[in-house]
Amino acid sequence: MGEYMTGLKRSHMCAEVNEKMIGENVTVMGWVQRRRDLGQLLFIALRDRTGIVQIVVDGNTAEKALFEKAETVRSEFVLAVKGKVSARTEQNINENMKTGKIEIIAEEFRILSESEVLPFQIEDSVTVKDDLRLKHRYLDLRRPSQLKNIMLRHKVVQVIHSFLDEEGFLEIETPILGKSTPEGARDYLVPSRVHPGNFYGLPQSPQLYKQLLMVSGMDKYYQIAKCFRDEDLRADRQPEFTQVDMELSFVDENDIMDINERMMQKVFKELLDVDIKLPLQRMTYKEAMERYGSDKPDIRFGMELKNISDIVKGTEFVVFKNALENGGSVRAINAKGCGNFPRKQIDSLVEFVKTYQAKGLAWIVVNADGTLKSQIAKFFTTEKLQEIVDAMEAKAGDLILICADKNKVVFDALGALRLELSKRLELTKADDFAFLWITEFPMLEWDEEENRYVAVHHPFTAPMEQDLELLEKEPGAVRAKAYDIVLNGYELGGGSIRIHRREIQQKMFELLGFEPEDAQERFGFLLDAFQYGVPPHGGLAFGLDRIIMLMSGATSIRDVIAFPKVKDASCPMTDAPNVVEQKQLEELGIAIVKEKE
RNA sequence: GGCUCAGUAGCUCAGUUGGUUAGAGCGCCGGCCUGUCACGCCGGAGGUCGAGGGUUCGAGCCCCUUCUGAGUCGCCA
Repeated sequence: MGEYMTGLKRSHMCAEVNEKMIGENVTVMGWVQRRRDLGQLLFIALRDRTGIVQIVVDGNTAEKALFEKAETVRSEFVLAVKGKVSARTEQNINENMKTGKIEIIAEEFRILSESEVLPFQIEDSVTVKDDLRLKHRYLDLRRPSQLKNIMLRHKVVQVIHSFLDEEGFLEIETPILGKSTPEGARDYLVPSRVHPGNFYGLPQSPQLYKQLLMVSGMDKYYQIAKCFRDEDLRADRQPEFTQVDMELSFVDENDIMDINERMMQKVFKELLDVDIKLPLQRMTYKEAMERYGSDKPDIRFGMELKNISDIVKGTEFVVFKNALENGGSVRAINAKGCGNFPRKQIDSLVEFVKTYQAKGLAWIVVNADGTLKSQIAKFFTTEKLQEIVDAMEAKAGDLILICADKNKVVFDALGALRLELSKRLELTKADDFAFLWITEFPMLEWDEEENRYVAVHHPFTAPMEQDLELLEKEPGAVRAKAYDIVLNGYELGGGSIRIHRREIQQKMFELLGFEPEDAQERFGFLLDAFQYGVPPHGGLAFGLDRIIMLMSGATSIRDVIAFPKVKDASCPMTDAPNVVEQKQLEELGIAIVKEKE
């Protein structure tokens, strides 16, 4: 049971009340963070999204009814308090509070809403399990850290809007109910009632629409776009997520990278006061793989991969020999100063790389006296081992970790191992931001399962002109005009120059194994549009959630999304997805097939 | 689907080699307190040790099954 606020009007947010208002009357409204009851003197910390202000109710001077009402207050009650702003005496100033020099002496006091005892306390110092937090996400969002993330997100979006407006972009909305074009990630499907048996697909990105907008002559488009992918979740992946999506006409890769890095520079400067030096470092895909074993390298620390295939070529160790004979490689990283790792810890690294299909890990420890210790020592001469150590620039106390396999496995395993070591050794700081562009991605990748080439980026990405002739004879070697922006080991965004010529687009569909009718069926509207004058164009899409996650120091994008979903893509708060009524299904012409036990 | 970790009071956790009545901090309830600010002091309530089965004289602890959550691999054009 609560009182009405009739006759009261909020004059200030809680933390807006300051020393300049001393002597004035203010009205604040908010939640009870804490009540401190000293008998005949009550302190109430009142909170809203701006912060906390202290309310004082003095038993000696306040009306009896007011005091008695104030005594019944409990945590998270919602109050309206009218009172006089008063200076705190010197010894009562709280330096840790924005409003610590003042307090409000309550003169009118209403309980607008009472509260049950909460399932968890609204404090950042109390860690709460994810599922409980998300079941009561509306309470979780009251916690300062979560609130801070949501406010940061708002501000980042505002800066992006104003930046892109200044750069001449138009914000244009594209449909959520679109055409399902199964290629890449699974689509979420929405059944059509009017067309029983037909489905809309929710967009994985507004890709095709934004290209069509370029055909329309919109020139520069952007959208803060909700996107949907029906794939398994991760800490940095949600089934619905937000992209800052853009497309520009009459531009090349440099134009797009330029505009985006300036946008990031502005966002980081205005919101974190962090200076990002431009232009950002650029690295080809090939170099990133060779040096970091990853196309989204964290370059804040070293421990780079080195190819030691040539050194171990011709030696008898069968693991290395097999890898090299099968077209693979032998590569290593130098874990500086890890020579003192106990055997158990090294073993755990070996187990770690096995999750990436590596069969194992060879290691060499450089002892303090310069002698070497290795589980594969018996297969090598001392000179050979020393040659590896020299190549890795290893010093006393270092640990060399070697992986031999197909290139993909070696890169995956050592790339991940590098990150794992940085985590264990705490080599990076969350507030150190290392951006870079990865360029010259391969156009196509051979898919063993489907037995055909698939697009690394998407089928509309333009090949590099100097590689055009390779399209026929060596499709796997063709590089694309595609680029990713990477921050601290996360792919923040990616884009490309698109194919704007119909015949090359058709050629690409052919390479991807689409029959002409098939391509027409799926993407006919795009091919049709491409008959009528297409400007050269390209674009990029940022993962907004990931940007906010990294800016806020959060470890999961769940912490920067107001109502996120959990690992199995359900929502613990609303219990979505749910079973629907039979009548709804009948209208849609849908029958549910029960899974066989 | 695989692997790893976790599940003990409302919350966060401890719980020794399998041994008496399962503990702590915070929160909650009651009492006292006029300068607190993570107020303090006194008292109190609160437990299907995720669930089921087994071993044992005896299980929070050991074994099996299972559920839930997280991370990760696969997957994510």
